[in-house]
Amino acid sequence: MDSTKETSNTYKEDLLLRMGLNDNKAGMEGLDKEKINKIIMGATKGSRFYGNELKKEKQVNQRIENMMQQKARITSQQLREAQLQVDRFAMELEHCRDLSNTIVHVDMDAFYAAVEMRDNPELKDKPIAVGSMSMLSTSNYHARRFGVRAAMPGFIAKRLCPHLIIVPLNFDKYRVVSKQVGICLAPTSICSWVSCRIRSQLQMPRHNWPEERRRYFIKTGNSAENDEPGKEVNNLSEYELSASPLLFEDSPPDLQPPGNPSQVNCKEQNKLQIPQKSVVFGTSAEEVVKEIRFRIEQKTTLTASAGIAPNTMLAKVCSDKNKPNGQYQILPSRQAVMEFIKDLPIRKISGIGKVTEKMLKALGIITCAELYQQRALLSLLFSETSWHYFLHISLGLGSTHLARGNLQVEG
DNA sequence: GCTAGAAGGACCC
DNA sequence: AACCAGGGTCCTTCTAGC
Repeated sequence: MDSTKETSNTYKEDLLLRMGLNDNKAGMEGLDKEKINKIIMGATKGSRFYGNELKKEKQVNQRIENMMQQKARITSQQLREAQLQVDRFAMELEHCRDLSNTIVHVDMDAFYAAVEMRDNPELKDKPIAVGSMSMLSTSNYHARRFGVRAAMPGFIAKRLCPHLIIVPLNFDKYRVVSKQVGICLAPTSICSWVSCRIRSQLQMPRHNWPEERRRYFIKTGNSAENDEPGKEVNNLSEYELSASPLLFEDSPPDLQPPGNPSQVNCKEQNKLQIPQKSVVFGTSAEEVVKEIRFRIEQKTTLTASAGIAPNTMLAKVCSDKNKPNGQYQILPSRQAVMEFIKDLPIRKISGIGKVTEKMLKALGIITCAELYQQRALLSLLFSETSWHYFLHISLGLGSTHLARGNLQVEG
């Protein structure tokens, strides 16, 4: 085989991985990546940015080469010892596994773009992005179909989607909405964290309110003033009912759907319900989260997605699973966690970026199960902090508590 | 050699 | 026509001073 040719081919692939479309985002499945990458590379080639990326790519390749050399020097004796040590540690971690907390990760759908679409209905059915010609902060789902996404320069986005509308950033507006969302979270949780970018995690106590406190009267119209439970809101129309995901069914997580014994999976369709004037939410975690999302939508007319899991790491991954306007729960059992983790690509985990992804890929690791299989090797090749982190991930472990203190709104 | 602090990198949104 | 963020955390590596 022509080795020069092969090197240049892998090199090209490397660059595409670094500079090409990153479709690791909701709403970007099944795109014509090849076509999109061609346009991106055509627009970026020769720029200062391109030169810099080339340099960084070489550094990463060097790191990988060093790692592979180190790997080649490892003896089977060393590996056996490492295996014992790592497994001892894994057993300790397993012993301390805490499934008693319910962590919820709430994430607004295409937040900035959604706010702009809400405030300018003309944008509703058009591909839009928020930012400038030099940099985009986010895009709506129409635009994502063209490969337009956050952190992409606007001028490249325009090449991918010539009729893309770019709306300038309006932070003051997002701050206001972000505060409103915070208010929606507060009564159902013991603490939460809300940022301007709208991502928040909450830890839930058991939700044992009486039914009256869980009853909501459907609100209509744009004004979003009346969100107190139990207060009457008028003018219910079928239109508005269908525009809003209605969340009537009360299915506690222990009532599992057949065929999927360990997980409850729900992605609501905006189905037209029999007109009713009030909604009552149940007391299961799933229901509380539906309630939170309902409150957010009533208050802001924007949708949110959420993940429910026994720790923050998993909750975050879950929140992406049924995006937009959906939620997903991993039930608090070891089996459910391991089942979820098994085929999960490590890149989906917060903290594993493109460099770590590439280094681990060089060791044949793509999924969390593979990460677990290679645990002994990883302990010999990476720092203690890193391999501990990898081991936590591969066991589906994460932080089970959030920083104390009530609502923080960051701007 | 050791350590504290600075600098730099990876990653996140 | 030209145009590829900015602010944060956490970790690793470098370096100066002992």
